Order: sequence, then C-alpha cells, then structure tokens
Amino acid sequence: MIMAILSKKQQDILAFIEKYHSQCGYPPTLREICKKFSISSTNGARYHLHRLKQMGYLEIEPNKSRGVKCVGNVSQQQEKSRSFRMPILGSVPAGPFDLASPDSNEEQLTVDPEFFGSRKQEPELFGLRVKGDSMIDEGIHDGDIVVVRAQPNANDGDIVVARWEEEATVKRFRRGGGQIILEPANPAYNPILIDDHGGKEEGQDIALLGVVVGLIRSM
Amino acid sequence: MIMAILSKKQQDILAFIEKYHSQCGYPPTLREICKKFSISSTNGARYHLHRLKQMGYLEIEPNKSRGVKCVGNVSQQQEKSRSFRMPILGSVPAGPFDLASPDSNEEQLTVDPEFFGSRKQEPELFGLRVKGDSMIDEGIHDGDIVVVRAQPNANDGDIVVARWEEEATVKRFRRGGGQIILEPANPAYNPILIDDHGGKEEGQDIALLGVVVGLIRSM
DNA sequence: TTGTTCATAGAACTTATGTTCAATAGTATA
DNA sequence: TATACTATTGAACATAAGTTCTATGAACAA
Repeated sequence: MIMAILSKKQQDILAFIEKYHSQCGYPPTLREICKKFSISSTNGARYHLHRLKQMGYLEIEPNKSRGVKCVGNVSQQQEKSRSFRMPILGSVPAGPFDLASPDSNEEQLTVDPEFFGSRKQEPELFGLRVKGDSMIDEGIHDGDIVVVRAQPNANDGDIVVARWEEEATVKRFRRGGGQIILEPANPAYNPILIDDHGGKEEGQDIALLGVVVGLIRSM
Repeated sequence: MIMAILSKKQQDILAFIEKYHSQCGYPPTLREICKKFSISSTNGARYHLHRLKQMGYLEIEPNKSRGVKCVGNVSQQQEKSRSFRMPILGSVPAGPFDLASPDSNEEQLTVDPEFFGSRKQEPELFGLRVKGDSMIDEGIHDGDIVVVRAQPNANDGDIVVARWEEEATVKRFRRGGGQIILEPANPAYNPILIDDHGGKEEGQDIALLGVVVGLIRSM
C-alpha cells in the first residue's frame, strides 16, 4: 500500500489517537479530537479521520463509538510478537504437557521466540530448570533454564528433553544401530540406551518432550 | 486490596472484557456485554460491572462510552513491565556506551529484566555476543550472548565485561594485593593483571563496562 | 413467616457520539 | 475566470450508550 505524505496536522491527529489510546485504553471520540485540536465541529474531526482512513492510516467502524483504530501500529504489534511469556515447568507431569492452558501460579519468563528460531508464539516453547551437571560439557549448568520447543521427535545429535523414570532429563539424542541413545555431556555419567522400534519414541517408559533450542541463565 | 472471590459469571464477564479489549482495541459497551451473556437489560450488565468495580476489579469512567477498564490487567501491564528489548552490542565503541538512544539498526533481543535481577528496564541492561572460549569453564561459550548490567564497578568474583585493548572481553574480576586481575575460565588463557590505583578501574587502557548478570544462548 | 440480598427484567430518560446536509473561504489548477 | 480540491463551520439528526427507577422471583438467614 502506497501511503501518501501526511501533513503536519494529519500526523498530529494520528499521533494523538495513538497516544490517547495507549493512555486511556480506548480510542478518542470525535468530540475529544475536536477539543484537542480546537476544531469547532465534529465534522471537522470526522473529515480528517475519513481522509486518513482513505489513505490507509486508520480503520473506522461505522456507527460505533470510539471505533477508530490506527493501522500498522508497529511499536505495539512488533514488540508483542517478539515477546512471549514462556512457562517454566518445574516438575514433569505424567501425561503430556498442557502448554495451551498456562497456570497462573507457575513461573514464567519473557523470551524472544524469534531468537530461538520459533515463529509461532503460542504454546510451542517452554522452559525447564536443569538439575545436575550431566550436560556440563555443553555449557548447560545446574540451575540453568533450557528453552524447549515441544515436539515428539528429534534428529540425531539434537539436545532433547525426555521424560525418563518420572523425571525430565536433558540429554543429547542419538539414533542408530537399532537403538536410541540419550547421551550425557559429562564423562561421569552413563548414556541411557533404549531399543528403537521405529515409530514412536516410547520404548521403556520414555517420552520425548521436545528439543532444546536455547538456554537462559541468571547469575 | 483484598479481593472477594468471584462467581463464575463474574469471572466470565471480566474475561470477556479483557478479551474484547485485546481484540478490538477498545472495551465493550453495556449492550455488547448484554448480548454476549444474554442479558436482556442493560441494567443487568451495569449491575455486574458496578459490582466488579466495588470489588476493585474494574475502573469505570461515568458517562463515558466504553469507559470500563480492567484493573490489574496482568496480561498486559505486567507483561509489558517484564519485557525489555535489550540492545545487543556488536563492536565496542571507544567511549562509554550510549544505551539511552538505541539504534534501530542494531540487533535487539527481548528479555525479562526481572529474571536478571534488574528492576528498572530502561537502559541498564545490554547484551554482548561472546567471542572465543576463554570463559568456557563457566559455561560461557563462543557465540553466547551475555546479559550485562552496565556499571563502572564490580565486586571481587563478579564476571564482568571490560574494554581491553579496544575489545570487549568477558572475564572474572578479582581484586586484591594492590592489583586487579581479569581471570579467564580456561586454563589455556592467561589472566590480565592491572595495577589497582584505588578509585577508577582505568589503569592501563582498561574500562569496566558492566557486570554479567545472565546468559542467553540459541542452539 | 418476614426480611434481605442477589440477579435480572422493562421502560423511560439523558447524554454521548457518529452522521448528514448545507455553506464558506482559501488555494491551487486548468 | 472558472473549476476543483482542501479545510473548516454550523446545525440538525439518528442512534449508541450510560443512567435511573421500579418491579419480580429465587435463595437464604433471622
């Protein structure tokens, strides 16, 4: 959409609508705009709004009070899409995660889904607090939060989160020779070996919860 | 403020107002609420709203269309305050950082300032992409982003970012015996020794840029 | 029972708000 | 000059929307 150049007054009006909206939580009325810009007729304000609408800067819902909306409000929309309150799962439940219904009690952490290669922002990502030092050679320390993309499969070499003996464990995922290996990154620990039956990764009491796509640490 | 327990319907109405607001950009009218909940009188909706207002869940501006506002709208207000677009500094400029005026070209990353122990969200934090493996024993790898609280001083033992020979370097800060030591966490590297003249940490071409308070990694 | 509170309904009313029509200058353009 | 577009005004209008008052039935406690 090619947007025409706006006059000073048009820019001011647009700015006023945005500011009013962000301050009050709702858009201004025609008369509120009139008052602000010393326009003595509501039709004056209306004139400008419909002009801005035609140029694509505003959406106007007819016959609705406060029915104006700024189009392409970058500062809000982009910032919102680059921000996601990721749930941090403490204990691992027996069943699959219910990421869709975040518990308000649970710990949450704002993350940038884009940075972790996730475009969707809904329930794809979750965090998990790492216990122990079994992945220390990968720079994953006790207390770190790993950012996990929830998915039921993984590629050879991925670092994954799996449920193993009622615990969530972070390991490197290896597959080959008819078996799956969950490999720690610490010589003091032994790898976990599981028979690979092809399809589902659920051999002996194990379930793949997701792939680790990032890490966040507070010092 | 002690909030009374809400009935199912009250919760639903509150949720509806929030949802409507986030979708439309403005709050619903009494009649829209009536329609949603099959209330045949505007007074029915009004009754609930003023009740919720008394309990502190809503703000109502009298005689204003769409003049309702959810109080303590956690999803928006807290989300905003718990989110900060932190600049990621690529190269280190000669002078002090100008964190106050973020360049739109520069890389940015949404972080949770609370998680990193920072209450202010303005220009206190910045990110720095780590080069090399001199801090690998601390789990800080090449390519990681360290979250830095900008400050000109540090305590013994802090991991800091310092400008050293026109480069930003991440090291452990040690002070004692009349000198400052910038200590790598990798036996393959040698510590940097600087004479300590008390006040400013600017001995030989060195400047403390901040203290590392966190780490973010994308895999 | 009686009285109270809760939840809702109906109607009338006032005000807020968007819409429409007519008119007036100023300015640019043909 | 004539024409068109821009910016604004004024007034009247229709409807959207908040307010007020009265009334009713259900649940509940005294």
